[in-house]
Amino acid sequence: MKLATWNVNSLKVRLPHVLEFLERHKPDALCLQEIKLEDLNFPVTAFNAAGYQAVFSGQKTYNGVAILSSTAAADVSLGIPSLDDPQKRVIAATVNGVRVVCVYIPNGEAVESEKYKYKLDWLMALVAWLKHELATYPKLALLGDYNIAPDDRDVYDPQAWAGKVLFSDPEKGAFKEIIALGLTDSFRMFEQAEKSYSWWDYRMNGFKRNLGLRIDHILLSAQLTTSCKSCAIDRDFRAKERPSDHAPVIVEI
DNA sequence: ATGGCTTCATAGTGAAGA
Repeated sequence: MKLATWNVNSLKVRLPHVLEFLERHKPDALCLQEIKLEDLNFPVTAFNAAGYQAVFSGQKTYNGVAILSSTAAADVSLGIPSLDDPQKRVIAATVNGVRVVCVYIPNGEAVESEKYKYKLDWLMALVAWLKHELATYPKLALLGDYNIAPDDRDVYDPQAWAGKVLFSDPEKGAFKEIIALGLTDSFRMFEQAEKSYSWWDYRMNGFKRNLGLRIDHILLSAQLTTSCKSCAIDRDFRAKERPSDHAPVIVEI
């Protein structure tokens, strides 16, 4: 079974890339973040024509998440139940017996900002909710844009990024709390090229110079790690014309 | 360089991303 995640930075703009991704990788499920569409504008027919069904939770201009799947998604849930959040950042569904949880974790802007506080509060609510989800669904995958680079290896210049948003200790601490629930970073289960990242700034030729961060992750519960075969980032989609600033991550379980 | 790009909402600029 193949699962994938991709922050597309506008599904309207990136639809051709997403369709190409589905054709190339044929994932059983693809989690999307930052679709930036209201639900009535979601391109359902385009995905149906490609052999995929879709469940989604969108809003105008910002945020928005979706799960595309080749078989029907069951028991769909939106948001974190304990959190009253108008921002559409979470959708979960069961696909082929696997609980697929798609998250767009807040960016945080800067450690001094109100948005950083929102991010940390949001992460605490996520951890509490995931604890329950794991008890209900032992076969669980948490996929998405975490907006956290968990380790020095995940940052092109860890000294320059020390203490900065996306790489601050409280954020890394929250990531470790998620791991402590019994999840494993599937990317690090396997040998990977040095300087592997999932996001590169549009500015300053970030991608060409490989000035990136690994902030998009696929974490797996114990029941899924035992059978996990591979995890990879597909940089080709970041190299295209008019790309998302994120590359997709794909896991085989 | 609170710069640098890209997208969206909007009709000239501003917010937000990471």
